[in-house]
Amino acid sequence: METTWAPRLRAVGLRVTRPRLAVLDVLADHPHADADTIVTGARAQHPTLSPQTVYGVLDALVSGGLARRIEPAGAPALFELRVGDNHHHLVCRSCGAVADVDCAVGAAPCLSPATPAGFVVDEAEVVFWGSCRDCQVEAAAESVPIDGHEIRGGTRA
Amino acid sequence: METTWAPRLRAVGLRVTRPRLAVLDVLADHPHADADTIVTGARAQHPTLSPQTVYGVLDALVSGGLARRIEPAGAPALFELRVGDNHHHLVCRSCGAVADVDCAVGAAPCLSPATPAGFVVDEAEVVFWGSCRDCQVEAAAESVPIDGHEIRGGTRA
DNA sequence: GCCGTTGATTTGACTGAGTCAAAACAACGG
DNA sequence: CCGTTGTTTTGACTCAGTCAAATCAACGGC
Repeated sequence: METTWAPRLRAVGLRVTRPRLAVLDVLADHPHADADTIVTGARAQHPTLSPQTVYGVLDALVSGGLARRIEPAGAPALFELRVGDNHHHLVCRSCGAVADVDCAVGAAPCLSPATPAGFVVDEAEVVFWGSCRDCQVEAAAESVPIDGHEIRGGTRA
Repeated sequence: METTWAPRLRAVGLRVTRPRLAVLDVLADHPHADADTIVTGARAQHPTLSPQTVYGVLDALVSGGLARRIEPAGAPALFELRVGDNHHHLVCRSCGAVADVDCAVGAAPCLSPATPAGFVVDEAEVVFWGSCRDCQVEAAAESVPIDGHEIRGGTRA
């Protein structure tokens, strides 16, 4: 599995190094991993890996177009390998889970609104906020308290 | 102008306090202000105001539905008073300027894609990334260096 | 108009993600 | 195999935002 990445790194002018291969492997396993998850996961292959190195690797991958950085409001940045296919994201307000959505409308859903004053749009980013199945179940359970504890809405910060 | 806010605060069950009125006035003047801008601006009316108080005020306004928090990737959170009209944002990659866009598609642009596995969507957030007129001009100027200094792309972090 | 309750503000310390810079290191081309 | 040059490492640092306890003031009742 690891050897697959080498040519792709070289193709964008990046050297093939152990930290980079480790990070790519973690990303392949965790399609929406945050920096911390990546550090932890990559240490399985490279125990001395430091967080700063991972930031450097991720920067290199993003500039090389091998990875994409997504930053849902209120959460640390996530990274994914799916690039160049204009898909969007579904984020659960309760647990922070992220899922991919291929935009049903086409390549660029809303790229054509009347843009004010000469603004040139190069990307439309869409985030769908809601509740994943698991958290709906949990919220339903919490709203029927058993012993008089107060009811707490299912929405987290 | 200040007296306009009092009933709206009371309408959502919030007390009318000087910090809150000051913050609301700043938001009326700066439609997309970050916390720091708000602190600085509000001190014109209330010099002893602390950043933490502003965070508290903003939290209260957002929970009361009088303000909305937007968090463009890679920048501190911004706050705006336009709420409940499903508009979206245009962000300049170079200077961070934010402009409002009324979504041309309607109330909820892409709310109907095939959502995987029982995910319930309650909001679609759209951010258009690009370059504002001023930064296009600057970028054009920089790409024709006068005295041999290196050319730097117009994109900031 | 004054007082007490209760929510708001203040103060100060703290967290956590991410950045910066300099020195040691290793991948790749010759 | 060696040297160059891009990477990694180390460590200190910044900045936005959070938390908790104590003080303070808005509002409803008297």
